[in-house]
Amino acid sequence: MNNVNSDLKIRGRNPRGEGEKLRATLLEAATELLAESEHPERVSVRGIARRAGVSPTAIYLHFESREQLFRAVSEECFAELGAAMCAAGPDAGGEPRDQLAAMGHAYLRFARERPGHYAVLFQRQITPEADEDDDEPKVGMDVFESLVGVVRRCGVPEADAFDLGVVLWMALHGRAAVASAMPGFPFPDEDRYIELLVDRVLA
Amino acid sequence: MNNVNSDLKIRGRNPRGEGEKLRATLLEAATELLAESEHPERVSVRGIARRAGVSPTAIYLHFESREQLFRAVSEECFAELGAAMCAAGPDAGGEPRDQLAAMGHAYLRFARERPGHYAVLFQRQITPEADEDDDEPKVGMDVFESLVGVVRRCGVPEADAFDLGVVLWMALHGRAAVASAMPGFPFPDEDRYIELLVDRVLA
DNA sequence: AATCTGAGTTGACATTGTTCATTTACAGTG
DNA sequence: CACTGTAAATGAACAATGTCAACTCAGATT
Repeated sequence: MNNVNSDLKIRGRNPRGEGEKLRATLLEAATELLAESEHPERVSVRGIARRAGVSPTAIYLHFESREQLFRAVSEECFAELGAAMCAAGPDAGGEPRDQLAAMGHAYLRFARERPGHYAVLFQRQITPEADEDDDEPKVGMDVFESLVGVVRRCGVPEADAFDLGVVLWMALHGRAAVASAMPGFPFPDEDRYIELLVDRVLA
Repeated sequence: MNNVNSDLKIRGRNPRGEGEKLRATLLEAATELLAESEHPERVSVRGIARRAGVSPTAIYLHFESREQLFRAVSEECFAELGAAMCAAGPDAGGEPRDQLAAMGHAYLRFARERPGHYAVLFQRQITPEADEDDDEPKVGMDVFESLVGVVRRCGVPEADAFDLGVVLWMALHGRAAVASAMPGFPFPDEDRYIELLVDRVLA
């Protein structure tokens, strides 16, 4: 069932000044492997290097550690998830309530169709440090903001919008995570789940 | 910060017929280490053996693999979580609505105070196989049942009780998981979160 | 031509999960 | 008591992992 060893790309050294290209190549390789394995902890530094056609240690020219490499992948994935959700919701127009449901579906679909990517999003200590540097918009925060925006447009009291956004998000994440950890759990249908969730949360 | 090597218990071989005792000792050692590290993936078979005062291979007399050992720990933890929730909720009496809130708090407290144990609960593929053997009550299912029971007693339509129980549980798990993965996230206060959650979910 | 430096590699180390062959020590029999 | 079957556990070894320090190698700069 495992790849035998066909996963190495022939690649020469990058010309001067373009060393950063390897960084992108590595991210791509890591992303591919995560997409294939759905078990992030089983994706190895050496496997990524092999896939990228480069020696394992080359990774350490661009990332401090395996963990930081995964963090970088996770940021990319978060951006993608956000894009998918925004495309389904705010950017698609329609009733705010329907936008909310569509965003929920997009979220669960992402988690279902790309479990490896989704899992990497919520490994421990994802937040870079969560300290004072407020300048960087904290990847993933903006898509959350936009969710809260839609909640707001649904007409909930201003004071509750943020907190209800959190509840919504957490209920989505909870379902996605448990669905992947306990495949046998008798979840209600995805449509039903989201309908119920949106209905209840929006008073 | 790491233990130097003071973690080995002197222990002689078990008398005949009582070999099963090591199984318990191993579970205990694993549980302790998980409690200390809060990163399940960094708790090693060899570390557990060292803590139990036994050779690494002895583990394989009682568990098929590291994964199965962890699964066993996870089942114990699930039972404890269930006990904590039931003690706070149904067994404590009072208004069903308050019971629900108390169960929620118990859940979040467990996750907060014992992150290592909580994390091991929701690693991938926890469910033994999720196949036809319906006889075993699927650890963790019973505590979920009791949550649904309380929801039912809150007077929600019979047809919705189960599904709303799921929503509640998922919102709890979502918050617990994200709180641990993204310590910086600006969650609403725990009381506020649960109050909001219970209020909304119970129509 | 000599040097510097960016881009990568080699080889090694300490750990890890796991297997197989082996040893130890207890309990019952002769 | 000595003997033996076997439960309980060990030790050596394997392949794989993350990471580090020292090295190569080619293109740019002087």
